[in-house]
Amino acid sequence: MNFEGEIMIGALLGRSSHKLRLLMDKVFHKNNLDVNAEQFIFLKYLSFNDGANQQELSVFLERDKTTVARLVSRLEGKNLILKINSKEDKRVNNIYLTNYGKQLLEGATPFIDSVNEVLMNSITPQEFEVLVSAFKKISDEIDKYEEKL
Amino acid sequence: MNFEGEIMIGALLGRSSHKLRLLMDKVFHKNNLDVNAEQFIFLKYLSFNDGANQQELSVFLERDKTTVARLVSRLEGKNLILKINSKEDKRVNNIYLTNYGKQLLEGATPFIDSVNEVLMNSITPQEFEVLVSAFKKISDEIDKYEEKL
DNA sequence: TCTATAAAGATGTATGTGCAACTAATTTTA
DNA sequence: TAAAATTAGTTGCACATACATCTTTATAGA
Repeated sequence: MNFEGEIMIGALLGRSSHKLRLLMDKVFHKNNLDVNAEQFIFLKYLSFNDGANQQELSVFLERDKTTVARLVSRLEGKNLILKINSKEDKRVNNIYLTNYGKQLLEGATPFIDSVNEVLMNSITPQEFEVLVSAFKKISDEIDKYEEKL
Repeated sequence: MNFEGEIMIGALLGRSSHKLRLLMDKVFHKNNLDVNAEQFIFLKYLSFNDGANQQELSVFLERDKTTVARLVSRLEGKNLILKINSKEDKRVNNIYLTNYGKQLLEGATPFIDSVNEVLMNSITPQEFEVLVSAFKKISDEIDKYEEKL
């Protein structure tokens, strides 16, 4: 957003992020993959951390635990994951990929890798370095601001 | 997201963007401003383009026209805007800020300016330049990718 | 050990979001 | 000018999202 010459950094961030999410959703849809961006990232994380609980997923995905709980319900309903109540701590649910989930992930991953590769190739390594460090600074600044509230 | 050393640019974008939106929402909430980030940006745009129609808002906000239609309904319900069917083209609704809407915007703007200022001060002007140009490249690349689908 | 606190999830409610399909109105074109 | 195509907006539907609040279970402290 640019009002009276002033550029709002949040608008820049929001737009690119939103556009990319839509692109991912479209890529999945066009290739008949019954999954969306959020679900893909969720499953992808699980593939590296099978058995993670909802709390861990909430922290990783940076989403409220209620959002995760509902995502779990939907993915469970699609038979992509299994939710198993822990024997050690009955409060905890451990989440596991089903074979079907693994299969879907395998099919979907190349498309997302392709998108990521194209984006990475659109900027220079130097620009990427700046992006990463700037994102970190901005993120830290948001955390600090939040603490002061 | 960082899986096996590979950094996904989309995850970087998504996280910062999401965090910032949450921060804005919290800032509004803590200051008893009955508005959220989306609504604020909508109203802010209107303040510079009073009488804009939903199509224009949809393009500017980069949101589906259904999203805009529902946002209009909610803001109208809160008496922040007026929706007036155009006499020239009966398909069109022109959207106007009410006095109450202007008032709310005036109260909320300083808080968002403050957030924006803090973020801008957290990175150097050079970094900001790189951010802007990299966002542009990424955004263009997404458009190109979408065309190929 | 009992109680107070904390932690993990689930539920109610409200908003944001997009796609598909629809209606109504306008414009283009044959 | 009448039919076809386009445009603006709405509605049905599904999913994403968070906050407040609640229940259940576990842990810490008196």
